Amino acid sequence: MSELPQPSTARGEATRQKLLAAAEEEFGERGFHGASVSAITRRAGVAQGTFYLYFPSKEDILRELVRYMGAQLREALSRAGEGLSQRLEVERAGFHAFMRFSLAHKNLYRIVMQSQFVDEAVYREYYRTLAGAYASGLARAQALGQLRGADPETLAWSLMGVAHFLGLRYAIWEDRLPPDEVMAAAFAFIERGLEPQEPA
Amino acid sequence: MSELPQPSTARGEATRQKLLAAAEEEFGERGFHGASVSAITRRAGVAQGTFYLYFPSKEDILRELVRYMGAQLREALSRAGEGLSQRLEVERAGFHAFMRFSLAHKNLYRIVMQSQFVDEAVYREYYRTLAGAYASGLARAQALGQLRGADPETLAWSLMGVAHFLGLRYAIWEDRLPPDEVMAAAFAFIERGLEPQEPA
Amino acid sequence: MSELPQPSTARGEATRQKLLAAAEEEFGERGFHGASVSAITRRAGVAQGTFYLYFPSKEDILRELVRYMGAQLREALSRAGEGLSQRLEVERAGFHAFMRFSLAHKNLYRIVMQSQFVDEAVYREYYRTLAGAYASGLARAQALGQLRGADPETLAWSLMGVAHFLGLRYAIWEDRLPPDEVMAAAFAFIERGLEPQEPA
Amino acid sequence: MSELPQPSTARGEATRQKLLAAAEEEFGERGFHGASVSAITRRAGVAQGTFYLYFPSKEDILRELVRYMGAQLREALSRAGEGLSQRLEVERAGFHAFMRFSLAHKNLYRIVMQSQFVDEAVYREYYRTLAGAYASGLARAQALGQLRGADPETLAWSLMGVAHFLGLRYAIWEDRLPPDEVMAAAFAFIERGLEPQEPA
DNA sequence: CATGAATGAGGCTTCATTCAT
DNA sequence: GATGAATGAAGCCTCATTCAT
Repeated sequence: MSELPQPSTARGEATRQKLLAAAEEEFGERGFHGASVSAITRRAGVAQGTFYLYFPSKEDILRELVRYMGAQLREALSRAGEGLSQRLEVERAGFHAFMRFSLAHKNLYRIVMQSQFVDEAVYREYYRTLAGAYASGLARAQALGQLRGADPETLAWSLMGVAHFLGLRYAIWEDRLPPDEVMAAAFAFIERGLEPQEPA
Repeated sequence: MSELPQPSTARGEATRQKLLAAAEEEFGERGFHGASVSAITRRAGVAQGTFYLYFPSKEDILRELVRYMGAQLREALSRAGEGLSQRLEVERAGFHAFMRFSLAHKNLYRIVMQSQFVDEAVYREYYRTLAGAYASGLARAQALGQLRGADPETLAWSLMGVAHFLGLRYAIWEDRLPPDEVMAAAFAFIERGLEPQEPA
Repeated sequence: MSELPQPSTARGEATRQKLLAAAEEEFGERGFHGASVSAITRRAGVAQGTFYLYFPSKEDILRELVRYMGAQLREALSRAGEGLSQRLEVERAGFHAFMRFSLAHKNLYRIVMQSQFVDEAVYREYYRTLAGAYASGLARAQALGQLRGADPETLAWSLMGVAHFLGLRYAIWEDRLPPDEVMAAAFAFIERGLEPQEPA
Repeated sequence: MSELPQPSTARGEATRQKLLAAAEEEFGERGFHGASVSAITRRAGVAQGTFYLYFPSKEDILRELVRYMGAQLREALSRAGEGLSQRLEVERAGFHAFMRFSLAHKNLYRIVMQSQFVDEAVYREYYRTLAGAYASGLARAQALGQLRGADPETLAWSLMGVAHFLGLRYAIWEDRLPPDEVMAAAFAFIERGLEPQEPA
């Protein structure tokens, strides 16, 4: 959809990846405004001008990173739920996967947060896409009678909120997975909120 | 605790307030980095130098605003729960109050989000303080048997997460209160998650 | 018509003048693109940022200079014709004044030429205004029977062309007034072209 | 005389021509500084590096274009006068030819103007050569008694000025030939200025 | 003959902050 | 208490040119 300059050679593609990796670290450590394009290229080991061979602007590389992270997260979550037939088990697995993901991608997490003030559209897109996928999973489970019949959109946003705040508090701030008791307490809360009136 | 210059006259206090109000709007509309001190002073109707008579730096006025918003929000929430004896009613009232507050203070909401990348300490302090107050309210209710006996800290963060995301989605992005069905669905979820096993 | 930042103090006005003078020299010597804002401010003896207190951009100071030169030239020309009752005498005086002006303002001459590629509108405005004033002078003289009855607009542009090229050739390129023979030859040509069929 | 690399193959010559044509358009549309080498090569449909196979620098291609235009114009003018025995008729034909040429080569016109600020030498050479050819034509006619006996150099520059300004005003700015009345008025002026005292 | 990735200097502009009045 | 001119560092981006393939 976007018209980013596209390298045509393998060497170009490698440079592009180095830039993306360098930007992820710089943005993560110093924030979007604190990171300079020159620091990014220095870290990537290329000249300043090279940056603009691959990205039209500093904002564009951020957007790219946000989209990339969204795709990664959705993939991690869907992988976590593979082969599970009970939705509550999918939820539990998803929560754990989310925490591991947050811990492993603290930089990208911060990048998503930052995008809010750089290009609100990608930020919204990030959450909307996530919520959409989430809600449709919930709706399917409701159809099977595995969950209570509440509005799946609302449930999706609520659950994202819970996961987000717990991830922030532990993975991002304290650099560790939430302790087991926390996960247990949170999940008990969620489970009760989701399960059908008459347990299956 | 604060090292800020304190105006001694009423005129000074008025100028200070004008600056705070102007900063709130500029930060809210353009973001911390997008807002310039000169735009703030222009909006406040004072000269550029005047800014530094009241705030040591641009970051400081942000911190002040974040603290101010935290206090306002906590007050709004505590007022919303006054006179209610059942905790679930307090929760419900708190949720509604939070949504109204978010809608009425969109700028301040954004300012809090921004503070994350300017001075992470105030940002954490904001949520820690809120969570602390929230958790102790929940703990009191648990002691009275009005809620399930789960870790109140974890519940507090989870509930903040739900409220935050719903507020973001509706109040901040769509500039309106969440529709009644959404509030109902969310609250049903919460209520089930919180209520004691054997209803009191 | 334009919204240039306006200094409110005498000190500010002085700085603005220093910048204008420095820009005139830099543009004249190195051309618009060869001149850097930093060279201008260095020459003016102020910091780089000061430039933008007075001019929104490098292009704006060029525009200002072009307009200034237009006004100066028109004034010089009108002064040269003061008190002369015969139009051909006015023409002769104007031609000499133009040459002296070009010689004295070589920088500004080049600036006008440059403006063509920076903001064609000011450039056109410069010549249109000049031509308009010139043509109305010619028309008045025609009404008095002092000149032939040809389209004054066309005559004005033609005469500007003659003056311009002679000014370029001598004043700008050779840094001197055109030799007397040249002025005489040129003026004989013009005179014959302008004078009424039956001499008054 | 020229130090430019000379292509030896037909394919090379074709590439060179594509570059020249592309540069003409880019310089004409965006100006010398606004046009980038990469835009030129893009328009020519070749890789960036290819440019430097044919031209040592961006300035060189401009010079080439200026010289080319000079030759074209002189040729157009001389062709216009072919077979005419009266100099005033040659002049008239030349004026019309000049206007047609300007209209058909607006880009090249602008390129010549630009060269003034890139390499003044070619620019002067352009006009000196033109003026030289022009003056010698006038001198020949004077020897035949077809024109007044004024300094032919001066007449040449004056006439170039008239043509230039009328061309600028109509062909370049308004993208059309000067209206007939304008041509008539201008030519009447010129004719009177040139013709011998006692018509031959 | 041609490619296109890479370079790195350099330019314009913004902006938080200082300071003389 | 207030002003507003001045500062100068720093950032984003462009572009002519080079070079390995």
